[in-house]
Amino acid sequence: MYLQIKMKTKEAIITLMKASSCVTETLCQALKPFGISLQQFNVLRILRGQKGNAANLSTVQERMVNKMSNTTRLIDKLIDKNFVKRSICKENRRKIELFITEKGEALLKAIDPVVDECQETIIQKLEPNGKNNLVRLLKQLTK
Amino acid sequence: MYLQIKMKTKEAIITLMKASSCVTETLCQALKPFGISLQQFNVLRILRGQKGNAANLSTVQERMVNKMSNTTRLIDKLIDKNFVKRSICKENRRKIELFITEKGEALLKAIDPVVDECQETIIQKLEPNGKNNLVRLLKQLTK
DNA sequence: ATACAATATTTGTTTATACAAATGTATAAA
DNA sequence: TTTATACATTTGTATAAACAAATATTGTAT
Repeated sequence: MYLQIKMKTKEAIITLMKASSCVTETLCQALKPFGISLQQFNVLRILRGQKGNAANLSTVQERMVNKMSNTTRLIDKLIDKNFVKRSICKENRRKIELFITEKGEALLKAIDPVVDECQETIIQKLEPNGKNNLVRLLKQLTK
Repeated sequence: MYLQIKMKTKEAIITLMKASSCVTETLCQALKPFGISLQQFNVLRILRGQKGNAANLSTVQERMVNKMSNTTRLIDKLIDKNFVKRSICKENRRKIELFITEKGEALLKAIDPVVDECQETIIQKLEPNGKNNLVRLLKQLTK
């Protein structure tokens, strides 16, 4: 009785991991031709979301899906490729200001339809109204 | 209209990633005191599931949650710690046979209650019958 | 037998990640 | 004004991952 509840719990956890791993895998493959990692792509999208306003490193970190310990070096790579610009905040010289460049915007514009279609393909597999139910349930897990 | 459908799709994907990342993070923390990674833990559980029978490397790879390119070195680490034994298959010398050791079984016995509780805590946050619905929906994504 | 392809695992190398400690800057207290 | 504390980011280092190429073994066709 208790054992069965436990088993359902295990199944739920493992199914979640597998689904996420499967989606990540698919997205990474889709991004490969663009020479950018999923993490880098997400950071670029965060910067685009700023609509011209600067984002601090700490802000980016907070909004990342996978909080990682070394966002500096991840952004270094985006700067090397000229997708991101970095400058020191004048009001508080401890902070840095991050912007997406035009080249970065152009890259996202090229990637968007590919990723969008990829995501649609994945989510289409859900039963009718599955999307809303899934979102509701998943959100319960993270609070 | 179409835009809204797209947004829901994006939300579903991001929510899935976040939930999974959150669960992984929690599990990794729980495993830390035991000096073993989540991947290593999963491999150990696969080997325990063999109930004395050998598992080949390729079998282990197939069953892993995150298919990774280098299971050899992951298992090397488990062997270094004496949690796993490796030998060459006599029938087919290309294959290797993997077994969990007694020390490995003992480790899992110590870890099990910790991870179980951890998983229960996570899943308890779901609405009534959420567990079954979540599993059903997530499974739709991976096929 | 001999050569060739298929299978199973390992190794080399490059890149990414985690974690702790270090650096530089701002704020507050003595 | 010095000292201490908090904050924001960076760097050092050890470990892990991705990917391709290499090795070893088996099966199969000539």
